[in-house]
This record gives sequence, structure tokens and C-alpha cells, in this order.
Amino acid sequence: MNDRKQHVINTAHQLFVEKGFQATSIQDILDYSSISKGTFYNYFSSKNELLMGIFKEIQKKFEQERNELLIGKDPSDIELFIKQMELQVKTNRASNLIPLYEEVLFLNDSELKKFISDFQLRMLRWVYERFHDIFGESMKPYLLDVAIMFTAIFHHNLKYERMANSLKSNPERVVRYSVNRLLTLMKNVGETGEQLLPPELLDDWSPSCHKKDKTYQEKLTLEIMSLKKESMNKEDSEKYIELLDFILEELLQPSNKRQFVVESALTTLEDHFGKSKLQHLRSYLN
Amino acid sequence: MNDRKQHVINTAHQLFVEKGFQATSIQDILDYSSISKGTFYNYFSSKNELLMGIFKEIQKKFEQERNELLIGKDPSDIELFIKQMELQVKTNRASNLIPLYEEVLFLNDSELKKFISDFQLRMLRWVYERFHDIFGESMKPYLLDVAIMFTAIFHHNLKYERMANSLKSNPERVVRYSVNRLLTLMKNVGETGEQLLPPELLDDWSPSCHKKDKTYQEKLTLEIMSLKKESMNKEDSEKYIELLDFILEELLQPSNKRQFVVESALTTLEDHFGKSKLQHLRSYLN
DNA sequence: CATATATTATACCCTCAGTACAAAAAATGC
DNA sequence: GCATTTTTTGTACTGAGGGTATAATATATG
Repeated sequence: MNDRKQHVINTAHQLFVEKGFQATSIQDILDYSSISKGTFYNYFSSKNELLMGIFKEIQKKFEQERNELLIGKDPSDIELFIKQMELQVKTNRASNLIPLYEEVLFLNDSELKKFISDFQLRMLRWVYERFHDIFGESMKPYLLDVAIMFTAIFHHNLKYERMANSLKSNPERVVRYSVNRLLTLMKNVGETGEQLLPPELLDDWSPSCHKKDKTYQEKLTLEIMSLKKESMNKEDSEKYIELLDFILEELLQPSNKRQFVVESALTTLEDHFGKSKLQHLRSYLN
Repeated sequence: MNDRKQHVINTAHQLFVEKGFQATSIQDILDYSSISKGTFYNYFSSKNELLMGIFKEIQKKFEQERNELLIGKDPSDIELFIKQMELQVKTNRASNLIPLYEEVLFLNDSELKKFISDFQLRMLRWVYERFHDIFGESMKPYLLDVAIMFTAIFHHNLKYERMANSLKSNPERVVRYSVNRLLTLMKNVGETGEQLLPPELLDDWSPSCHKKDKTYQEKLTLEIMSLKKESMNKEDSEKYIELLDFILEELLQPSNKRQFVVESALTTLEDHFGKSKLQHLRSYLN
């Protein structure tokens, strides 16, 4: 990535954190990073896309660091989980993500919303998997419930502890306290056998499972059909129709192993149709 | 209140719930309630004020109903608390408040934000008080912690259970499940003696405590002073200065018993200065 | 019937996201 | 060093949305 572009991303991130996403105008970003509007829209197709870029960057780095903590260690050791939670707090504090996440959920941009809620579900799934490592197969029926409750407790405790101690806030203490509650809850639901939600739900919710979603299928098929219509009677129409059919087929498959082939097909199509017309279709790839 | 005005409020509420606050334009409201822009701004000074009006209306009704459930009953009976939680779910579902609340928290309108976070704190305080009724004085050191965690668990469980069962959602089950977890947590913190946050914090946070806040005092005094300046050398200036002084004195007092007298004084002033100029001052009353 | 109040239509102002495009600047290839 | 391509810039524009101003009209009220 361009140095200049990276600089814009950094500036924008800082502004979003300080003032909030909506309160930061594009003009602000332009002023602070000393570029022109034309250049901005050359880099990013919209303000929303820029935000998504920022999110993706941080998430990637965070998930990598988080998973690196596990390398060569015993995943059932709860101290490791605690370390990972501490890393999460650190990342969130450093880049002040949480308020930004929450803000975006009400932004009337379905793509952005989907992106965020997918991320939250991925986080939940990750907690679930880690609980599986720690508490074992026997607790499986309760792992989703406890993952949901732990996440809730953890975030709320962080919020109020920060409210109480602002500058002297001690996140490590909150992590420890929340994990102790988690242990209590896990023991309790194991004993009473109460289940609120079966863990299989995670599969229905997971992003990769949009493929099972009817509306997803319908929308995707319609999108492809309209693009096919457009390329009819044009030069090389067969070529583009083949590409479109391939993408449709791949995306409807339960397991999408050929992500990169789809990606390249999409790029070819973008060269033909123009990026804007492929925007919708691209959003189906994640 | 005017029939017409009430109709606008109802229409707007419906639109906000369906489309979200930001996604609903004033033009939408005008179209759906068949009034002109002029009339709208005759009723409400802004779109935000309208939203606040809607919130106030629902909150008032809800808190009244919730407290009526206690009349003549034993407040330490946890079944009563469960009934109250069920009422809360019902109210929130019916008027779809929660998403609206969350949206507003990112709206760059400090008045509205304060209003919502005050409400959330009032809810937290209420849960705390009810826990005090139910679990007794001996558990006091842990009541705030558990109130925070219960609220978190409850909301998250509701959210995910609704996500899982959408139409067949069973909120009563969620209430019951969450209260069972609450009992576990309470027992556990009582035994281990772990405390995250001392309950005295509630006093620092409670809205009635803005009086102790320095910036609150300063702003209020400045506001009053500028209004006094404006009424100088005008007709009946003494009268208005007296009213302003009275309001200042009352609002700076730790316990404000004469809420209605202040209210009436404010109304008199509004007739004199015009509503818009007193908007700020009015926001100090809550 | 006259006066006060509420309502309407219309024409504004401002901010902000996003587009269009020609001119200028910078990078690239030979 | 020069020609071509790509990037960047400036400027002007569109359209949506919140909010204001006001003169004309309709509706109450005494």
C-alpha cells in the first residue's frame, strides 16, 4: 500500500477515535492529511469504505497477535485465556475500537453493519472454541450460553470500572474478576444442566454460513443474473458469463476453498463492468 | 397535549422504530403525519427534541407500571422482581426502545446523550435497590457488581435468544434463566468476598449528583447570569431576576424538593424569553 | 364580525457526502 | 531529455437533509 494512502488511514483513524465517525467530516480528513478530495476518492470509494479498511487492518493484526499467544502452549490453561483477554483490552484501548464499533451498528449502511456483526460473531465463536479447549467436550451444551454471558459481563465490567476509575483504571483486575465469575457460571450450569441456547446455533450464525440463508441465495442469484443480462450481446459476452456463472457456483457452495480464484474472476469483471457495478457482488465475499 | 401533536409523536415513533432515528428524515415524518414543516417546528424545536419527548413518554409510563407491581406486595420476593423484568421486556419489545437507545448514544448531541445515559444509570440504580430489597443489607458490598453483571447478562441473553428464535422467542424463559445465574453469582461473590466496584459509586454517578459536579455548577451559573443580563433594563426586570435567582438556588441545592415550583418559574420565564432561550436551562432539570 | 392563534406553502441557508472534469504535477518508459 | 501515462489538485457542482423566515391562509375564540 501507498505511503500516502497509509498516512490518510492513520489520520482518519485518529480523527474517528477522537471525534467519532459521524462527527468527522471528509473535509476534516482532507485538512489533517493534506490531500485533495479527488485523491481521497481515488483511494477510497466512500467514507464507509475507509472505515472498513481501518477495521480490517486492526482486526487482522489483533487476531494474529492473539493466536500467537497460543503457539507452543497448552490451550486448556486458563491463564493463557486471561492473557488473550488482556491483549484484547489493550488493543481496544489503544485504538479505541469499541465506541467506534457500536457507533457503526446504527449507521444505515447494511454492508458496514454486516461487517461489524460478523466480527462480533467471530469473536463469540472464538470465545466458544477457547472454552471448549479449557472446559472440555463434556461442557459443550453450555459453552455457547457461557460464552455469551462472559462476553456480556466482561464488556460491562470494563465499561463501569473505567467509568469509576477513569485514569487509574485497572483492566487486569477486571479480567481476573470476570474470569472468576465465568468459572462460577460454568460450574453452576454444569450442575443444574440448564441450557438457554444450543451451541449448534453458532453454525447458523457464522458468516460463512450465509450460504444457507435463503435471502442471501436469492439476492446473489439476482445480482449475477442482472450482470449477465448486461453483458449479453456485448463483446466477449461468453467470457463474462462464464466468469459470473463460476462465481455464483463457488459462492453457493458450502465450503469455499477457491477464494482466490473467485477474487481474480471478480477483478477481471471489475475491469469490464467498472468497480461500482461490482460493489454489491464483492460484498458477498468475506 | 394536542391531538394533532400526539398523532405526530405516534407517527414519528413508529417511523423511528421501523427505520431508525437517523434514517428517518423530517420529510418522512411530515409526509406520514400530513403536516407542514412549519407546524412541526411549532410543536418541536428539533428532531432531537421530538425523540426525547417520545423517550420521556414511554419511560414515565414504564416506570409507573413497574413500580405499581410492588404495591402491597413483599419487595423481597424475587418472583416480583421477575415480573418486573418481564414487564421491561414487554415495554421494550412493544416500542422497540433498545436499538433506539443505543443509536442515540452516538448522535453527537450531548443533551440527548446525557439523557440516555442518565436513564441507564437510573435503571442500574433501580436494579441495585431491588437487589437490596431481595438480598438484604449483608450483601451490600456486592450489589453494584451483581447489578452490573445481571443487566449485562440479561440484555445479551435477550439479544441472542431473539436472534436464535426470532418469532418464537420466549422472553420469560430468558428472564428465568438470567435470574438463576444472578442467584449463582450473588452466592459466589458473597462467599469469596470479591468486590470489583463499591456501591457508593452509584451516588457519584446518579443524575441528581450532577449538582456536585463543578462544570455543572459553572455552566448553570453562567447560563443564569447571561439570562439575567438580558433581562436587565427591560420591563419587570426585577421579577425575572428574582425568578432566575430562585431557580439557581434551588438547582444548586443537594436535594431539590421543590421541583414543581422551579418548573413553574421556568414556564414563566419561557413566556418572557421565548422557549428557545430557556432550552439549555431546562435541560438542567431532570 | 374582529382578533388572535395555528397552519401552510414557499423560498431560503447551511453542512456534508459524493461526482465531474480540466489543469497541473509527478512518475514512467524509451 | 522528452513523450506518455498516471496521480493529484482545484473548482464547481448535485442532492439530501436539518433548520429558519415569512407572508398568506385557515381555524378558533370572544
